[in-house]
Amino acid sequence: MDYQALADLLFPDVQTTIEEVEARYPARNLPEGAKVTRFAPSPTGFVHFGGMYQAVVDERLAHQSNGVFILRIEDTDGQREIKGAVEALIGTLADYGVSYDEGLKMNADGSLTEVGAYGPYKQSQRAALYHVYAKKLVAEGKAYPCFTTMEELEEIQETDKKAEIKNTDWHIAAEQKRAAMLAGRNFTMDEVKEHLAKGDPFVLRILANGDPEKKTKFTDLVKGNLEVPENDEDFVLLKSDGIPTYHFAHAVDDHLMKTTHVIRGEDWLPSLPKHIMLFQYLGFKMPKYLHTAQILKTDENGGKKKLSKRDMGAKMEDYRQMGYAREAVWEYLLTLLNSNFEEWHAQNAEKSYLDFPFNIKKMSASGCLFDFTKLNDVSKNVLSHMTADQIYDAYLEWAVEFDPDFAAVLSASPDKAKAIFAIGRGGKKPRKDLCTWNDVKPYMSFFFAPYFTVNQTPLAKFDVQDIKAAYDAFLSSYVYTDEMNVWFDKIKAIADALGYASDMKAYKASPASYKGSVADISMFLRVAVTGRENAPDLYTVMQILGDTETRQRIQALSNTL
RNA sequence: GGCCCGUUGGUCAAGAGGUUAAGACACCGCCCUUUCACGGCAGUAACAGCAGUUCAAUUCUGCUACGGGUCACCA
Repeated sequence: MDYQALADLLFPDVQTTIEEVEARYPARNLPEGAKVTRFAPSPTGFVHFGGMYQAVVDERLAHQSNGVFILRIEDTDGQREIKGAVEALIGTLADYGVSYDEGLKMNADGSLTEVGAYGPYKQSQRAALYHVYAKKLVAEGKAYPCFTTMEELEEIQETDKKAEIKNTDWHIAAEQKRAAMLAGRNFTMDEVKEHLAKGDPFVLRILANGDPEKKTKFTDLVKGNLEVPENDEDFVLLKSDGIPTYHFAHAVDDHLMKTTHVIRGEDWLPSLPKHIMLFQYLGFKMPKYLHTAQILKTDENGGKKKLSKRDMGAKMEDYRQMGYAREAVWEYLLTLLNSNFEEWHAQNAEKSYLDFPFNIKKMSASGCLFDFTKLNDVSKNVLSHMTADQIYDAYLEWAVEFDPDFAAVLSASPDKAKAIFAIGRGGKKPRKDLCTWNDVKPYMSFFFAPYFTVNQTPLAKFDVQDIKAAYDAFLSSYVYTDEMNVWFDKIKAIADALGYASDMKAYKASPASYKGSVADISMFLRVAVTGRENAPDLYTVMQILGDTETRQRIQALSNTL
């Protein structure tokens, strides 16, 4: 077989030489140790939590080393592509502050521009590049056309599936499939010409010469030392439409873009033998690999399952739906990413995550369970450390979409809303009432007339006369401008007058000697003013509510008793 | 079924050939407290199993078990 002739036959249009292509993508001029990484999602419409995990690793590794972070769009599967997906993807990255240096960027008007000298950054636009290398492989006898159709393969695959289900004869079906795939290996030039003349579509397959019994050592930066078998599968390089498969695109793109570190999910590990072979065949230097562990969830049966896109929390946009602040998701992500982040953050509360010394060695090799309980804890901490202004802005941004009515109420009185958000905030030990934005309304809606209702249940076990008396006494002694301790002393006085203990220690020592305690009197007031038994500091609540409103609420409840 | 990866408390995890095997979340109890939310203190709880190497192994090696992944003209 004259391979050069075959190559010319298959790729008559390819005139560009390898040298010309290589010249167009020169080595990058980067400082010693700089890493070049890339996030290469396929535009299926959303960013997966696991994808974001990888993107953050990409970003940190590149920018921490003064390297380059590339966004490459893997749109080689036209069938799965979704309109607007690229824009959505870029938007999500921007939302979470993951910045990249090369690739498609969005302009203010929503249009896309390519940035960088190593493009195009969309694989669908790189067809000509792939074909140059494909032709080279054919010319060297390392790849060949295969005219076996998808239908023929699928037929065998059916048998294959049945064998899988019955768990028998697996290898027989597999052998058949292999034979069908390999048929093209033995074609003569005339047979190829014949097919071509008929216009038969073909795929380009690699000619694998590996022996899977032979293992080679391979070092993954996350997984450590691995043993990988040699590849003996004639996998597809170019599909019948001339578009490359992931494998081929990976080799060509990462070579030309000078990627130094490939970060991808561990589900790629089984195809590593293919990639090793490809890089060898093409004479490319292999990048370093980081195969990241999978994020799992607990399934109905208590087992572990891959977090799939149907699961809540799988898509980054889910978090917005659920009302989590971006910063919270961020931080949770970082805790999963590097086991020592939490500790570092606790000690460097004021610093940006950008200052965190991200370390590959601290990445876990084993998959972890997605833990909403932990996310919630992280989220509470994050929100508790934000200022009232920050909370106000972030909440409104969310609420405008998810609770426009309440958003309108808050934005009508920003000062009041901020004062409420400021309760118990700012100190060393801030309140942690808020976990998601959904908690905001139940937490503070009672401040606003349309949402204020009274639950009288807690009052039921007390003497109505005492309650009314407490209200009367409070109303006649309350002075809005009183300091907090003066205010509380007055409440204590009311307690004493009604036979309720003003001193909690005394009350606890002999509860039977009193009708109740100052805690109960406070509760009466709290129910009247907030409508419920539990609320933030009552004094502050009254201060924010104002003299008139406070009195009205107490009087109103008193009247109904 | 073949191949690959993984396995330290319920969860996330640190750790090193010799440790009382960290810490965080969750849980439990106590303290603080006018409620709530914080905060403080203590507690329950782990090296999957079996061999081998070694004076010594949870740490190194092998096997087994279990879990996960993968086996497309999808990425």
